[in-house]
Amino acid sequence: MTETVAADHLRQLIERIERLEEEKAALAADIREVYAEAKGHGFDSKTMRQVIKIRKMEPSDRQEQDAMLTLYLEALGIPVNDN
Amino acid sequence: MTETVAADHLRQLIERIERLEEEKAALAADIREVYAEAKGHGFDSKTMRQVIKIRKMEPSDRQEQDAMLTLYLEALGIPVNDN
Amino acid sequence: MTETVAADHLRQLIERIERLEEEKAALAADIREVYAEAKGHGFDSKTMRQVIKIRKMEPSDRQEQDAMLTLYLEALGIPVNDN
Amino acid sequence: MTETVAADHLRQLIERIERLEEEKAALAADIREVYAEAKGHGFDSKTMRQVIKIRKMEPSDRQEQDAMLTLYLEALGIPVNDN
DNA sequence: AACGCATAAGTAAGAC
DNA sequence: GTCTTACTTATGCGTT
Repeated sequence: MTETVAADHLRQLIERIERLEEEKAALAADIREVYAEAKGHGFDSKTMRQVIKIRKMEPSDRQEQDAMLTLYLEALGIPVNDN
Repeated sequence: MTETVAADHLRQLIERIERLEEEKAALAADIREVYAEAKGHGFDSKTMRQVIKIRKMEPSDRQEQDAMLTLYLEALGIPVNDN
Repeated sequence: MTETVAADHLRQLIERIERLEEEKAALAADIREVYAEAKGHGFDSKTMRQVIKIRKMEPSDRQEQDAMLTLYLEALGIPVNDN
Repeated sequence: MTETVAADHLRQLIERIERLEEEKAALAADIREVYAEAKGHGFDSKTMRQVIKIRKMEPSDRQEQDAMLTLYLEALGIPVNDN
């Protein structure tokens, strides 16, 4: 029947998604583990996350962002760290 | 030097996380694709997500949840669907 | 100077947003408090949130959603609670 | 009856939350508006958000954060902008 | 064990 | 109109 075909298709799609979600959850767990290990060695997770975010950005984009932020901060008289 | 050792360790941790994040992002993309395919066949993504959430729950937990929701809705005079 | 004008404008916009954000944060705190009070009286927060979500929906939309979910669950052979 | 008392109490709590949520949503809309206005005057929303986040932090916390980030970036050989 | 935090999912708005 | 991006909510995790 048509209903059965549709039901079977739905089931297949759902099961594919569930499998992928499981793998994704496993990776998330792995990532948490690495952060835990890093913490155990004295590294700061939050800073590591910032680093990772920065490494993901194109250098030019990052530069632009930084420049505009500096501009805005100076306009407001907020001291900008000369890192 | 100590700094070098720490730096190397940090780099290794960061790179491990980045690899895992990449794989995770790839899976997320795969999942999106399956939903898109499902949509193309006339299935509703939102409902599919609900189904997946329900399948993930323990039946007893789901039952409890449903019962409490019904209780609250009835207390407020909101008609409850007798599905 | 032009820069000053722009800087002043920027400052005004930023400060307006900050004021609004503060009020918003205060309301969020109030909401958390009400949930805490409710919990203290034996009510379940999660269920309350579901109720609030349902009350926000148009009855017809809610009906449709429910109907489609039931359809999908039945297609997969998952028993549907006759609430 | 006890049920009635509980039901009335529940209703009151729910309605209080709904009122607070409404006000919160209104503020969120106001904030969006200010950003839209800012954008209309040539300001960049994303950068403004960063500025607001920085202004919310304690200067000492911000300093610490920046210092640690610089440390990590240098350890990885990533050039740090001398803002 | 509960609390707050932080990530992740879902939703809604805005840009192209 | 789609598509991404940002906000909001929710869940789960680590912490106390």
